[in-house]
Amino acid sequence: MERQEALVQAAYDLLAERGFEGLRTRDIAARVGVNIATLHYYYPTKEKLIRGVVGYAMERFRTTLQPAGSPGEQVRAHFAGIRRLARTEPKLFVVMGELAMRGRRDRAIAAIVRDVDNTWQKVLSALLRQAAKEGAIANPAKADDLAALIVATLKGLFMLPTEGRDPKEVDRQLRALERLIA
Amino acid sequence: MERQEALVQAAYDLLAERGFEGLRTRDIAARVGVNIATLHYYYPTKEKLIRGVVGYAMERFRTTLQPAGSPGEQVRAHFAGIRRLARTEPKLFVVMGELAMRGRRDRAIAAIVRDVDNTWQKVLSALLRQAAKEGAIANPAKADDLAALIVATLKGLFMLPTEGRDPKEVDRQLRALERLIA
DNA sequence: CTTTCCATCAATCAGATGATTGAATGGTAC
DNA sequence: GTACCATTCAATCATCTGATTGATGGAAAG
Repeated sequence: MERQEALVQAAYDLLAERGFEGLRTRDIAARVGVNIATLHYYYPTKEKLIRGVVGYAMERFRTTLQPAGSPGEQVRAHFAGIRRLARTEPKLFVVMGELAMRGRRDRAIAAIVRDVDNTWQKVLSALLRQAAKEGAIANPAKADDLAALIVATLKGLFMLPTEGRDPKEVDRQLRALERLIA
Repeated sequence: MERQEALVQAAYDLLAERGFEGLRTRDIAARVGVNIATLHYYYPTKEKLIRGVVGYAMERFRTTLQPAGSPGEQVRAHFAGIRRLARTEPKLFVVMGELAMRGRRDRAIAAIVRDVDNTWQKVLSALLRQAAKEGAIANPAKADDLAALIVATLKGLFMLPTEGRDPKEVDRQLRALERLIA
């Protein structure tokens, strides 16, 4: 793997493990097996490297938003997709949580997070409208608000820590959500 | 105000402003107008001071969970209470978000956060059952799961950043939530 | 008045941390 | 072979950061 990618990947992993609070350039370089000066050769500042991580994480998440499956099942498929992603790439949600929190104090990151949020919400809103048209769910008076609500719920379920909890609980809660919508 | 309280209060404020990432003992002492050694006189370590902040924040939140209002309106009143709290004490939700994230790497904090979560969830679950009994809402098949879902939603709405967003959006989403439940 | 204890401060320490410097290494063009 | 460029490293810097030390002033106790 290219140095540049390897550094972003290592920073991504360490961010998931220790949060921004415990993210150290030395540790990132060490994980790649490289001198700190080499890290600074590719990324002049820690800040620039973090931007790289943001891009990597957001791109990764955005590509999973694309709807798939038979039309009437797409809402359900969307939930299933998120649940699967949480299982196969738990780091991604940890990093997204960290980025969301950091967005409070970093305008640039806030803008990126907001953008991904909006995309997510719009995708979901379109899915809801389509599902309603096909009678799969009740016609939501305000699909946009409902979609935003669902996004907030999924963020609460996956981006905030649930360690020490039975994973089946999350499953049950997701089913409760699907029941509410239908 | 007593030194000890003043230190916890300052740490709480600074935690809300800068997050764990930017929390410095020097700044805390300076905000109280006191020498660092004085801070360490009352709290031997930064960790101990943080425990103080955790207790302060959680107590503050727990006291707002107590149900109030006429029986059939309590669920709605609960939402209104949370919304009001978010308006009058935005710091509290920022701090709770920080604590939730830190809980991922700090077992002691994780246990406390989980405990408050469970309390919240149980209060809400009882309210839902009671509201159903009075016919105010449809009988929820699984009140516990529904309550946990609602808690996750409220956390997603209030503990994760929404800066740069129209506050009316949150209002609309809360109404959408009430509509779903009823 | 002297002793004792509490609270506070200035000064300082040791280790961590982001960043820089100058030299070595190896490959490519001429 | 020599000049040039990209890449990497060991060593070092300046600053930050949590924590400690020894001294000082004042109130309470005897």
